[in-house]
Amino acid sequence: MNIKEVAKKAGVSVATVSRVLNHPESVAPDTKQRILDVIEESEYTPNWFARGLNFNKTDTIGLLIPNILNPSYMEIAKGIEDVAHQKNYTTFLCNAENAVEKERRYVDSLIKRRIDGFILVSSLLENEDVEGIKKQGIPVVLVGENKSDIKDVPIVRIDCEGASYKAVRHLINIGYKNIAVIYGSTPDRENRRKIDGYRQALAEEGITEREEYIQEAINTIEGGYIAAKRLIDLKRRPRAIFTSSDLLAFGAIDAMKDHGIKVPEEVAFVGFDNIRMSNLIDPKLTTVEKPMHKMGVVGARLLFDMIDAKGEEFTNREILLQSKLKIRKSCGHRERIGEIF
Amino acid sequence: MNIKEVAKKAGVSVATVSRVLNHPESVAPDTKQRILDVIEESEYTPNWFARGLNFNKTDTIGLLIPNILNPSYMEIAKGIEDVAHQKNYTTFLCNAENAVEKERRYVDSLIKRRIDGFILVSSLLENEDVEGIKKQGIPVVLVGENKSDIKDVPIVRIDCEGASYKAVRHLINIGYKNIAVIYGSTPDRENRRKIDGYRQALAEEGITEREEYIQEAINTIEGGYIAAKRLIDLKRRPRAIFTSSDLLAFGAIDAMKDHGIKVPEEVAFVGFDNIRMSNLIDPKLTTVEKPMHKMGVVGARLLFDMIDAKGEEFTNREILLQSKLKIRKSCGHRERIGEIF
DNA sequence: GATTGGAATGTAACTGGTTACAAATTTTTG
DNA sequence: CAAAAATTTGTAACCAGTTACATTCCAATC
Repeated sequence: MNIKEVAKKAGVSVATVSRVLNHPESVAPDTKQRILDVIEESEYTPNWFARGLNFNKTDTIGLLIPNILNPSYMEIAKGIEDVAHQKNYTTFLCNAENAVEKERRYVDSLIKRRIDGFILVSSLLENEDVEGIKKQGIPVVLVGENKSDIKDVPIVRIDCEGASYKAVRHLINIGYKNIAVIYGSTPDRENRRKIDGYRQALAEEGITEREEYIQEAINTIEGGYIAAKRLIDLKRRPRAIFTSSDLLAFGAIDAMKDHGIKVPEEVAFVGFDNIRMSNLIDPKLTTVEKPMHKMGVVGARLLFDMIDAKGEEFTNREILLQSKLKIRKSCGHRERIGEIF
Repeated sequence: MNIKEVAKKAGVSVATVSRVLNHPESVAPDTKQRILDVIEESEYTPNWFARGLNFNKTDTIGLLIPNILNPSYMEIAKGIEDVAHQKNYTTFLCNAENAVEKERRYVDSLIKRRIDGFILVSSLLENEDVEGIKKQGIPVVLVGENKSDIKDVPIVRIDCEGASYKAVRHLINIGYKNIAVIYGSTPDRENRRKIDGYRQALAEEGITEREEYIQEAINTIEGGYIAAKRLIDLKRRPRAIFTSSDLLAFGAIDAMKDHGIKVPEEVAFVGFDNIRMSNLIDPKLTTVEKPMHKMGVVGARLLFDMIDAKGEEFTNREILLQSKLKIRKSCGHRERIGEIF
């Protein structure tokens, strides 16, 4: 069933049918009704390709996510989708599986499909990859920290440095001094910022940092477990551990339990992410609550501004979102400042 | 940059350029090379719409998921995507948010976009909705239990009844008798099957079931917490609880802890799903491990068989996948049969 | 009654490709 | 060397819409 058949059935030309669909005000009321009846009856849907060929627009945006099994990322996705849905756009959600090659493959595939805009979440892409997208005239927004330095593209991200500073500062405030950090190895920038925040908090108190207290780990539960074991084996064991993710904290806490070390009595913990489970493990985890959904919403709004405004300039925008420290049991309650652990 | 410009630059007709892209063997080697060079240099990508207009094929499948924040569903999605990727297809992942209207909206949107096939995961759609998809000539596969009885559509699902039977059977085997069940309220069929499995196991041992031991709950951690409180308040408190999801178990275990009831010493638990966290909470949760990824893979393979075979008949196929019981600490170790709790 | 203007509709060019068929060129064969 | 066959390339119709421009029709104005 195509427009010609509809036109024939209604006894009009294809132009009139097309007009009913695109500029209904320019068609006489009775003609319009007759055509709408035929359309209804014959269940006609305009061919997507023919339409696209004329408008060169898909009402679709592409969304690259590092890992769809990670609910934190999916919260961003949901924020983006909420906005897209409102705007009557559809979202192409792609699972990059933390692999640049997969990201590149998806980017090519999405450009081919003529999507109207790109949102890259915590991307591993290089500057030149993103250049390639922009050269096609497709607006791009970065959400979350990305691996490389990407020029002239707006970005929405969390103030990780500030959040880490606040987290470690909290540990210091309640009396801890020997504070270690376990940080995930990708993407680098984000973790560097977290370490910076950690260092800044220590430095501010004149606490000299110890290299063996700064442990890199694969960002998984297992990674946290392994890194924690290294900390356990130290002569001078830390009394508090800040981890760059909740997953790492879970693994690390698990390691403590396996070695008979009590949390938070012997080692305090502060995580990062506030994933659902952090409120359910024993002890409940003090952690940084990130505004993931909001990040998606803000990123999507920015993208649609770019799509609507066409040629206009948003390139150097950088939006920093603040996060809150969610205080629970894992960091103990030792409020007496001055007592040194 | 379109095919005409490429043709002009290479000094050939558009037909030859098109052939280089679609039937390269039919073009003379040196002409082909010249054209490929021009394509490379000018970064030409064939227009997706024009191409689609001819082939009427998008190499895209649509995937409806009830909730993208639930990693179990995302494992199915990943299984599907793995297969699709291999086949050089792209996947449209849609988040239905457990709402029929949203599902319907996505179905319309995807049909409009001329996707080549549909996979509905735990769908809420009615039979007539699916009829509508089939009438458009688009192959459909159901993955996981769906709400209504949908006729003449192949389905891949887990043998929930068998799995629940095995789970409760295990509790009975290690000596429990007062066994309650907390089940989530959607989608109904799946939970009915789980209850059936539970009942079957009890009946087989001649244990009379008590209505107050069968608790419905919203399938969330909070829902489990609330349902567990109802069980705690009973005169005759159950000694073991089987939950239709791990989330429910987490909430229920949390409730126990809050009321000073020890798990598994006073109440044993068996969950369902084996989500990542079930191995990390205290005590580690005994649970049913579902082959989610496999379900996706099998469903996708089935869909591609249908796409490739076109008119052929797969309609009445029903594939049942078996799951395993993952035994951990939450159900205790009381092996002496005969000791009645 | 002729002229003008506006609304409704139709004709045909255009979007950017694919491909059947025709034509030109090259290679093989008698 | 011509004829036949095979290879390579071009012409133009086609996919299913949109829309600029042309045309028709009818009422309002002079």
